[in-house]
Amino acid sequence: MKKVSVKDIAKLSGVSVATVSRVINNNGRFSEETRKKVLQVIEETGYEMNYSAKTLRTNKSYTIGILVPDISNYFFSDVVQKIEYILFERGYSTIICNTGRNEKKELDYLKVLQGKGVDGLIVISGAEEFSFDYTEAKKEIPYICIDREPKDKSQTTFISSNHYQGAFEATEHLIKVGCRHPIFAVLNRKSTSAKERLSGFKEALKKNHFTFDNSSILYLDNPPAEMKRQTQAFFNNYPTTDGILATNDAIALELLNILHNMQYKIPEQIKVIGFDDSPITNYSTPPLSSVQQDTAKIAETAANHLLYLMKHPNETGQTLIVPVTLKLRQSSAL
Amino acid sequence: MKKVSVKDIAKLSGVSVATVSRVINNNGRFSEETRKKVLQVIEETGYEMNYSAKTLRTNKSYTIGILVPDISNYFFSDVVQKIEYILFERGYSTIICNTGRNEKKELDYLKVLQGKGVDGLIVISGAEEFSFDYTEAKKEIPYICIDREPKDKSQTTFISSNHYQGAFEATEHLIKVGCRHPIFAVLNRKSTSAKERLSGFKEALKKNHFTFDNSSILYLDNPPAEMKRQTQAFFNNYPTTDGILATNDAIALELLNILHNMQYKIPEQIKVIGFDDSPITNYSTPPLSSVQQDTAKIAETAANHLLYLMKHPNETGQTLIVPVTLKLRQSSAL
DNA sequence: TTGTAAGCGTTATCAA
DNA sequence: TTGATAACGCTTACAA
Repeated sequence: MKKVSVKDIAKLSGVSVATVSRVINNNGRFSEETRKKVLQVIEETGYEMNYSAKTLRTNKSYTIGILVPDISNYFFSDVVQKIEYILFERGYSTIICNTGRNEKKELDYLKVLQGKGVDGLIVISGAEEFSFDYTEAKKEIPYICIDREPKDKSQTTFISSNHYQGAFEATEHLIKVGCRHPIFAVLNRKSTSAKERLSGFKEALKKNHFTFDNSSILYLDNPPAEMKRQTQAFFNNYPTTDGILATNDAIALELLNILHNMQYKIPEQIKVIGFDDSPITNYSTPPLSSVQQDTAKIAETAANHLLYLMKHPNETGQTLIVPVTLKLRQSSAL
Repeated sequence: MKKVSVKDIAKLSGVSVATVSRVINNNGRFSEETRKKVLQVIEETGYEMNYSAKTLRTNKSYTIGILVPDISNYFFSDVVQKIEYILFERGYSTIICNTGRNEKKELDYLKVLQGKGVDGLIVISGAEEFSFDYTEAKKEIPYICIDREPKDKSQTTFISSNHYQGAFEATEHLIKVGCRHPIFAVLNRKSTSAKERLSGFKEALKKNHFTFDNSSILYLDNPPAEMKRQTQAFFNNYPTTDGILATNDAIALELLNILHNMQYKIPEQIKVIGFDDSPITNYSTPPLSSVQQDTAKIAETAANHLLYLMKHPNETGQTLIVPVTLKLRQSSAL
């Protein structure tokens, strides 16, 4: 089955290719009659636009690239899915690139995306070690960063949840329900957002006249067995620990399991709060309190702002902070 | 910053565009000397291939489309991620399309992907109501189906977990650990795979001389509140139910919660097994037994087979079944 | 209101 | 071993 092109449409409807193009793009002027005729032929033949040709000619691909560390992570997949949805409604397709937190792969993707002529880029998170420096990769594709502080903020728009606020509120909550030695549990591989969360935690401690020192932060590493070892060692050293703010739900759940095995009662002896409010929080025992990020708002902001940036390339440099909500469940109850 | 093209490379290295193209694609013949020179210039200028032009010319896009119902579902995201990884290694980028189980959106995506000239298509699952009939959408893009039985198997390759085997084994396990009235819990919106699972369940019942009737199957609907109502009604009617095979982990977990609220003890009074073996199974109380699908194998098979199909368009019609593994945890313990 | 034709960056054919 | 050039399907001045 041969592909049908504008040329065929032109021939079949007895007009020129230029007219066909105008009709398709609702450009220039043409009579109602020809419009009808052309559209009818298009319908009949099942014509499909060849986007490569269009892109080549117009330098617009109607394609957006998304760089994301790990799509099986709930927060990421949720945001990506929502962005994709919005962009599709606006006529853009999305190439989702799973970088697996691998810098080389990220750079490779960047090259490909560039070659495909993406109109814009959304970069989500990533480890702090290689903060995104897209300018080095030259070419001027507008891009926005979610949750990853770019090296040069002036070249982009930075969108982030208010991690600071979330951690601050969560910590104050722990204190309010009676924790005397709340700690912050975080992966050694720290992201921009984890740093913000840590500083919210610290600030809440300070405001409530608690001291922050080695006994206030538990560093963890994957795999779970290693986490277990680290957690046990920590509780050996600091047995008065009675509250944990974890840097994400996955860690919080792992800790729930570990602590349960160590015979601690949650929330009676130790209260736990996670981050992200993933669906699993409802199914753990006890159900996990968590700081909910407003993924819908983040996605919407990101998509709209990128589209805007594509029209106004110079209006970069903004930072947009999206509020979070503390979802209380049993794991931090009195 | 102007984009550099083959023409520029040609000029700078003192050869023709044809030669540059040959070097880039390692095509035709050229002297070692020119090769070096050209590659050097490419390196220096940071030249990036314009894929739109290449695609337009060659009719190959090095892009694969993936149609997936819901990327925030663990099984789907896991498979997609793995496919994407393999394809990228082979030089293909992937456009992931979230259809949200919406037929119209799926058709729209199909059009766009066609327009972008994707070289192949991977279609994952979907509700049974609109079994994929890509042939109707004409054009002959090779495609393979995962977990979704296509209308016309002869046009594609069908890859699926052995849902039948998984359900069969899980059911036999329930019986072995003492269940006298095991049931199958399933969403009303049934997929191809759910049907297979149901038939494995039935067969295991039969083999063990249990009868299958209305009391053997619990139909559920979202949202959770509705599920709760349905479950309570079911247990009212059939109070001797003592084992559940759920059609996926999400439902199993919801049931765990509902049954817990109804004061049932799991696994003492009722044993539960899920499907997919998502990470959450470790964090529920009790930890959830589940049938694990071999996502790595599925992804690998799908990617390799699609690439193969792209070279040998006529060798369709195969069905590839991937074995599953029953992961036992406490929710179905004696 | 419509048509002609140039040109986007590649690859491929043919000739040199 | 190389170079000139047509062609891929589309948009867009410019002409008519």
